[in-house]
Amino acid sequence: MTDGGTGGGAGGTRVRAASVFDVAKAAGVSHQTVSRVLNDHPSLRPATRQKVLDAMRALDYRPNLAARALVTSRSRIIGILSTSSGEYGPASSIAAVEAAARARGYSVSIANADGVDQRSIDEALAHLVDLSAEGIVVIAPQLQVLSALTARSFRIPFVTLQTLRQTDGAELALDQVQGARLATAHLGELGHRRIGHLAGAADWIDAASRRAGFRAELAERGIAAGPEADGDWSAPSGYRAGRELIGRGVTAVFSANDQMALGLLHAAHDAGLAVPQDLSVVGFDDTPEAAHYLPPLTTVRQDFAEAGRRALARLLDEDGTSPSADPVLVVRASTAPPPAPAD
Amino acid sequence: MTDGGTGGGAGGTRVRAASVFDVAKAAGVSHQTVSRVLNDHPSLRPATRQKVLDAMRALDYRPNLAARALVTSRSRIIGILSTSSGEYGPASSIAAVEAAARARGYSVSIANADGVDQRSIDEALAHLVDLSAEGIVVIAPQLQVLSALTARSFRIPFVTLQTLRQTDGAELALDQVQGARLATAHLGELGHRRIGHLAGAADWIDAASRRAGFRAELAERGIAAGPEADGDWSAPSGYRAGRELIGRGVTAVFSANDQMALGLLHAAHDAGLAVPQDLSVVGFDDTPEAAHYLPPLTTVRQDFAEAGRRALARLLDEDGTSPSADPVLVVRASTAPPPAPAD
DNA sequence: AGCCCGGATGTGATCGATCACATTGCGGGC
DNA sequence: GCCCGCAATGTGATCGATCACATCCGGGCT
Repeated sequence: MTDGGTGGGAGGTRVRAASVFDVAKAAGVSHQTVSRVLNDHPSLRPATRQKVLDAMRALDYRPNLAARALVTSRSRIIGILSTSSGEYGPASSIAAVEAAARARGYSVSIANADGVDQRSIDEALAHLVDLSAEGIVVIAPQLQVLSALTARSFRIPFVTLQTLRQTDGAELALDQVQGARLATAHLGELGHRRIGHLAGAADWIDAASRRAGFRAELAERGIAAGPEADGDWSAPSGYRAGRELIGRGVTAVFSANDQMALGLLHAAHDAGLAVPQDLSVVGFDDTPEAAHYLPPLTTVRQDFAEAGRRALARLLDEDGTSPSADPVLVVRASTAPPPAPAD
Repeated sequence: MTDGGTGGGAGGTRVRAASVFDVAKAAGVSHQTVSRVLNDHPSLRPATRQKVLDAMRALDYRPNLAARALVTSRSRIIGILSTSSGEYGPASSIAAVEAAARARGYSVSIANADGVDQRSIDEALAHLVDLSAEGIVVIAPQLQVLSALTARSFRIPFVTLQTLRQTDGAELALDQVQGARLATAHLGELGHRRIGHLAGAADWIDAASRRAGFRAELAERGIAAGPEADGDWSAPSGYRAGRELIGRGVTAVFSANDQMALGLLHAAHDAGLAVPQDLSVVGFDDTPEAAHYLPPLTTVRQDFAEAGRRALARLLDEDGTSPSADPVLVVRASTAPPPAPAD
């Protein structure tokens, strides 16, 4: 086993780590004064504070967070509830939340619900509750997660990622809708009239938002509703659903994420269609790989890290900053006017 | 702000959650008996245990982990030290570690070192120490991380992912080397004699292992050492370094991961080279997308989730199981014999 | 019958921090 | 010269669990 040092019997008999009392004794003050130093109490003579700080350093003192949590009943733990976090988006959001949390003195504990079933979601949630997490960031939210959060007597404040505001049960993910409209509008403006949609996993809020944006934009432009096929965010599902859409004779497809768009590119290639000459493709997310697909993918950029940061800020009531960054369309080489003049 | 319920004044005056004492009173036993139920003490009359369990249910009792950690001085927290965890591999390993840890009653706290610099690594590590994590899983290990772990009087046991055994400072990542050899051997057997290597980020252990495997296999086959170019694991870096390798006239490239291989495919395309006719490419990892690259990528499969599980098992001293799964080469469409007969 | 043993349960101390409240000392206003 | 008030510090209680040890009780052995 890989192990870091034994720390055997070097030195005296001390095994336990130093406590406030040890520091107090070393500094010649009371434990309470040590506590005051820890908590930046205003009325402390600078000389006293310094003595205590020196003693802390000498003893290599580290406050025991469990003891602190016990008496303050504040765990300083932020929970992250996530599903299938192998994906690029969720993973980078998690990292951003962690960084932001740590900067504010919080720890981050994760709980992955391995399945979409209510049981595993409840278990993950229960785990965070047991930790007495002070807040929960829900990454990659599915509808079931939301119902679990709102149902039961659930006391812990939470935020869901990429979601602006909760209006009594109705989650509005405005920027997702906007992004989808942007992508669809781009295809419309290129002259496409038969535009398909490759949707994300059925019960995901983001999938619903992007689909809604797609439909709304088509409707506003007076373009007939296009065929839709359901994927599960993965490239293989994009390949499968992409074949279906291609079979239905679309000239362009808006894919709900980049991975599925990749599968779609593959399917198009296998079907003998050239992208973008025969088929235009727009993705969503702008993963780091999207610029290197063949052809490089036109997609909607989404800043997952920023979303994570904003989510945490909102959770900790540091609201009031910029409402949300507008999504941006990144035009690359996977989109072009349709092959035949639009009918 | 998205918020889950206020929990205002519904019911009595109770605000604090139920403790062992509350449960004890409700069940008509002592707090110690409640504690015994919690800890599965053998000498407990079934009837008594049941009474206590009923009381727990009635009061919706949840043990306070901070209190428990305080007295037992066991935090039941596993720390994860990671860098740039937006990548597919690290992210899926984290998820696997979390699942395995939770199944054993542990929580998982993450700490991302945002940079490669020693400071940010130390900070992340210090954070896990403050949490009094009982063990640390190092994901995506860089050399600096290892030195930080072995240096200082570091008492917390740790394991590094995809690393089999630590023999006094020398980390051996056998399966990584094996995988790289596998990939290189495949190219050699196809008849390639000018094989390049697209290496991962310089200070990563995995990058070193794969490079070592590449060189070792070439040497064993009596093939001249091929050109090597350094990337940073990302697709853009693969594009850049790939151009360089192409310029140096290789007929095949072994890329240290799939994302860089994608960049390489892109570079080859831009250079007018057909893959695999003019250039063969082998990746590493077998990300879910690799099967849908154009052409589908030949790569070395690596089970990140299994690696995460094994790492945790090792950390918790459940050693002795299967030493490690051998890496598997997945042959797809990005490799073929070299264009001209090998000289 | 008396004794001892161990199963079943209770009592008080403890972990390491903060909180609530008490105490000291010094300076200024009247 | 006295007293008030506030800055600076100390004392004891507390959070909610486990640990160490004490107690009670019934049954088998001699």
